[in-house]
Amino acid sequence: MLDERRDSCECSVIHEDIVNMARKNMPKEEHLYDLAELFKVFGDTTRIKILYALFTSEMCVCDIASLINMTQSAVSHQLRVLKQARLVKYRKEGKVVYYSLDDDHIKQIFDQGFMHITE
Amino acid sequence: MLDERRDSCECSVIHEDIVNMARKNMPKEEHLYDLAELFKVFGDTTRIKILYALFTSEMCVCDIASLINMTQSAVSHQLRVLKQARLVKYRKEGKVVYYSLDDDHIKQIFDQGFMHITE
DNA sequence: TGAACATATGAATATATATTCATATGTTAT
DNA sequence: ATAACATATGAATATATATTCATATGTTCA
Repeated sequence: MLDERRDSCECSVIHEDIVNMARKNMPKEEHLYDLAELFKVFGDTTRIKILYALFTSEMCVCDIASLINMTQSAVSHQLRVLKQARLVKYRKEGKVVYYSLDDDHIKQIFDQGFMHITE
Repeated sequence: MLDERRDSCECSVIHEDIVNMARKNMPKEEHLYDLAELFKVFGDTTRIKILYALFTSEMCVCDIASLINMTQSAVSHQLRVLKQARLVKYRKEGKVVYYSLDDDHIKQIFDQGFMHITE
């Protein structure tokens, strides 16, 4: 009997045809990584709250901080993460910085997520 | 001039009307927490790969481990996380355990995520 | 010019979690 | 009964990251 053991898997392939098909359907490693990074950004209550706030309207850092009851610093740090993920954009008006959503898919992703947790 | 400073926010509310409106639209704390927990589960490459594998077909632990080139133990640990999040279910057939998807929204969430990262 | 203010940011700390390793559990076949 | 095997799991380690604290940057207004 063939020994299909691999380096990092101490058990053998049982259904080779299915594994091969799944391998074909698997997106590129790079895309999978980017997708995980995106969801990682959504995987934090503070950032979720910030994004929900921005569903209502563009908002400055102070207002967001007051709304979700977090320090200005914590909010600013998280806005940076959201900015890097291209989920929010900003505009400056004097010393006030207004943040707003930079993606149309967020709401739909959240809605789908809600369908899972409330079903 | 009013001092609107709060415990955990060292700056004042600038646009009270918008903050109030955003507060009304904000989902329950509990839901926001659950939503973040759900996305946290998606925020890991190994789990993303497992879920993509299961888009093709139900699959046993060994096959998944071989496919994504991870140890049986690591896969089993992550399957537990996915199970706890009610994203996968399983059936036993002798000593082999077959895992499959337990949610219809996952694919749509992933597709929306792809639209963000590839746009 | 300088005080007040909105925001950003680096460093440190605390906490969560992914993987590994060793081993346990439970099933099949001889 | 026992060997072989598929899977599960507890503990330990390593790593990522959220928040805090102190402070820097840049703007407005008196």
